[in-house]
Amino acid sequence: MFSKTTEYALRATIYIARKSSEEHKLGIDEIAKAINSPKSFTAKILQKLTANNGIISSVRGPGGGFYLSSKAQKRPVRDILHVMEEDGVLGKCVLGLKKCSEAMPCPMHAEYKGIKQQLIQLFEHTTIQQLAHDADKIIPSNKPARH
Amino acid sequence: MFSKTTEYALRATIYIARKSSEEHKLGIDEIAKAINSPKSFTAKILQKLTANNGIISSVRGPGGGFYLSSKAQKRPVRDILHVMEEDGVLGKCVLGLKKCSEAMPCPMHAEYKGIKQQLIQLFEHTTIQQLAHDADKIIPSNKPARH
DNA sequence: AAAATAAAGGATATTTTTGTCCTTAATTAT
DNA sequence: ATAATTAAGGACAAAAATATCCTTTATTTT
Repeated sequence: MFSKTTEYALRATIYIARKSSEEHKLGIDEIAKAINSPKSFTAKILQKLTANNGIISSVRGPGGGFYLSSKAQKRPVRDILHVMEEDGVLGKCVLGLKKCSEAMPCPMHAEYKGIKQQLIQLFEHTTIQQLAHDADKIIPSNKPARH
Repeated sequence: MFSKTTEYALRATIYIARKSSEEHKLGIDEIAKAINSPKSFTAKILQKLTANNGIISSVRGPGGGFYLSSKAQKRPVRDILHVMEEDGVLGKCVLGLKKCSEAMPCPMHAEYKGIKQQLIQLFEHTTIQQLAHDADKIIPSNKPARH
C-alpha cells in the first residue's frame, strides 16, 4: 500500500509517540532498532517529519533526540502521509487512471468506492495518540506514568 | 496501491475482456494506446499474463493478437494480481511489519482489519467479466453482439 | 517458397526508491 | 574554552521499477 519510506515514517512516529516526552527524548539509534529500519535512512525520514515545525520535534546535543509534543500527538495519522507526500494513494484510482470520478469512472470505481472512503476516513479520524495508546494496551511501553 | 506494472496488467486485461473474442483478437498497438501505457512495457506484461496457459490467450502472425477465453473471463480479478506477484499487498500489514497478526498486532491492525478483509473479498469475488460488463454499461465497447 | 505480420524474448537504458557514509551545526557537560 | 554528544545535511551507492530497442519465432498470405 505505502512505500517503505512511509512505512518507516509511520512506525517511527508511533514509536516516538509511545516512548517519548519532552523530558525523555529518543535517539535515532534506539528508534531505528525498535522499528527495524535502516538507521541513516530513518534519520532522513525523521528530518523530513521534523522540518518547519512538523510533526516530530527534535533537539541536538547531549540529552537531545526526538519527541512528540502533546499537540502533535493529537494530529491525524494522515498528516504523516501528507508530509511524506503519499496521502495521494488514499484517494487514487485502483487502476491508476488520472481521470477517474463519478462522471468518468474506471471499471472498478463502483466496487472500490466504499473501501476508498473508509481508508480516507481511517487515516483522517485516527490520531497518532490513539494508535500509540492502542499499542500500549497490548505491549506496555516503558514510558513513565505522569502524576 | 499497486505498482504501475500491475495497474497496466489490470487495465489491459479488462480492455481485452471488453473488446476481444477468439474471432476478434487485439494487437499490442491498440491495447497500449487504449489503456495509455508504454507499448513495449505492456507487451512484457501481456507476455507474463499469457505464459503457461495464463489468463490471456495469444496467437502470433497475421490476424493474431490477444484475447480472453470465456473461461478466463470468469476468473477473479485477484488472479491477475497473483500472476503479477502482487496479491500480497492485499493482506499486507499497513505498517509493513512482517509479523502482524491477531496475536501480534501492529498499532493499526484493529483499525485496518475490516478494510483489509473487504479488499481481499473485492478482488476475490469480482470477476474480470463483471468489470468488463460494468465498463460497457457506461462506455459501450465496439464488441459485436453475439446472436 | 517468400514475404508479411504479430507476439516472444533478450539485452540494455533510464528513473525512482532505498540505503550508506561522511561532514557540519547545535547543544551540553567538563 | 574544549570535548563530547546528537541531529542536520550533502554526496554518493546500490537496488528495484519502469521503459526502450532489437532479434527471433510462429503463423498466415501471396
